[in-house]
Amino acid sequence: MLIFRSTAQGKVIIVAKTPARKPAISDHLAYLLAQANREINRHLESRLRKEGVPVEQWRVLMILADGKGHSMGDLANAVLLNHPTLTKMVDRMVSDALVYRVQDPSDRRRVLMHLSDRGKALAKRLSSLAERQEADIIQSYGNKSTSELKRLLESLIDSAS
Amino acid sequence: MLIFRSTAQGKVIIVAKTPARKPAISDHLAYLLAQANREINRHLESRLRKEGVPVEQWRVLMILADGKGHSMGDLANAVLLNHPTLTKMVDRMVSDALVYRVQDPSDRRRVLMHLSDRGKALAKRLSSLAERQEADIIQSYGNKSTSELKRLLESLIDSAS
DNA sequence: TGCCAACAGTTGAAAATTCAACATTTTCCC
DNA sequence: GGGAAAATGTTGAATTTTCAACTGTTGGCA
Repeated sequence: MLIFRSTAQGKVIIVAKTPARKPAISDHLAYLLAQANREINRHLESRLRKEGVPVEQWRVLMILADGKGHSMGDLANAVLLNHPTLTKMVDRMVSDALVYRVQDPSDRRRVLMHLSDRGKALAKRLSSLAERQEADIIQSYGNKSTSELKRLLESLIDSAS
Repeated sequence: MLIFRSTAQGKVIIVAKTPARKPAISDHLAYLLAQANREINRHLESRLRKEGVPVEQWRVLMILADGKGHSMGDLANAVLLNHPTLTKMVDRMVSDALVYRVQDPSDRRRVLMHLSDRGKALAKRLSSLAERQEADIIQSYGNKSTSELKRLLESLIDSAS
C-alpha cells in the first residue's frame, strides 16, 4: 500500500510504502520458531520414545549429567520449565528412581538434584540417541546451515533475555 | 580427549582427538530452538496479555483472519496443536464469541471455522500488538540477522517435515 | 448397490501444567 | 540482635493437554 501527501506546490508524493500483502502469521519470527521447534521436537521425541522418556526429562538428565548437583531453580531455568511443573516432574523421576534430592547444607531452603546410577545409565543411552538425531539434522540440513542457525539462535537468545 | 597408540619403535602418537568437552545440551539444535522459542514467546505473551489472549489463540485468530473458513484439521496444523486440543480451545473461543463453526456443505464430516465480528476486531488489535513486537525484535537483534534467521528457519522447517 | 477402510472431528478419563497461596530459610538493614 | 522483605521450593485446586476410543461421513471398489 502506498501512502501519499500533497506538497505546497500541489504535487503528490509518496511518503510511505507498506508491504503489498497484509502480514501473514508465517512472517512472524515467533511463529517460525514455534514451527521449527515443534518439527525438531517431534523428531527428537520419536527417537527418545525407544526409552519412553519425554523431551523435558531428557533435558533434566542431560543437565544433571555433569554430576554437580543443581538446585531446583537452576534446573527449572535450564530445562525451560516453571517451578511447580519441575517439582512435579522431579517427583515422577524420583518415583522412577532416576534422580534424588539432597538438601543443600549451606542453604537449607535449597535442594540439590542428583542422578542415581539408574539415571546415569539412562542419561548415557539417551545421549547417544540425541547425538544421532543431531547427526541426522546435519546430514539433511547441511553442516554450514546448521552451525549458522545455531550461531544466530544463540545471539537471539542473549539479545532477548 | 586424546587417544594414543605406541608405535613399533616405542614412540607414542596421537591417533584421535575427540572434542575437548563432552557434548553439552546447549550444543543441540533442539535445545537452542526450544530456548529461543520460549524467550520470544515470553515477550509475545506479555504483549498479548493486554488483551488476555494466549499465544495459541492469537495464532487461531491470525489464520482465520483471511476470512476463508478453515477446517479443524487445517487449523490444527497451522496453529501447531493436535486435534483434541484444538477442539477444546475452539470450544472456549466459541464461548467467548470469537469464532463459530459451520458445517462444510460439500463434506459433512468437516467443519469450517470463521471469525465473528468480535473475533475480527480482536484479531485486528492483536495483529498490531504482534507487529510491534516483531519491530522490537528487529530493532534489538538487527534487520539482517532477523531475516537471515527467518530464512534458515524456513528451510529447516521444510527439510524436517 | 453395498460393504469396508479411511477420514474428520469430538468426547471422556487420565495426566500434566499452571496459578495462587503457603512454609521455611536467609538476607538485609535499622 | 530483631523484624521485615526476599528467596527457595512445595502444595492443592483449577485449567489445559493428551490419549484412546468413539460417531458420523465419505470414497473406493467388488
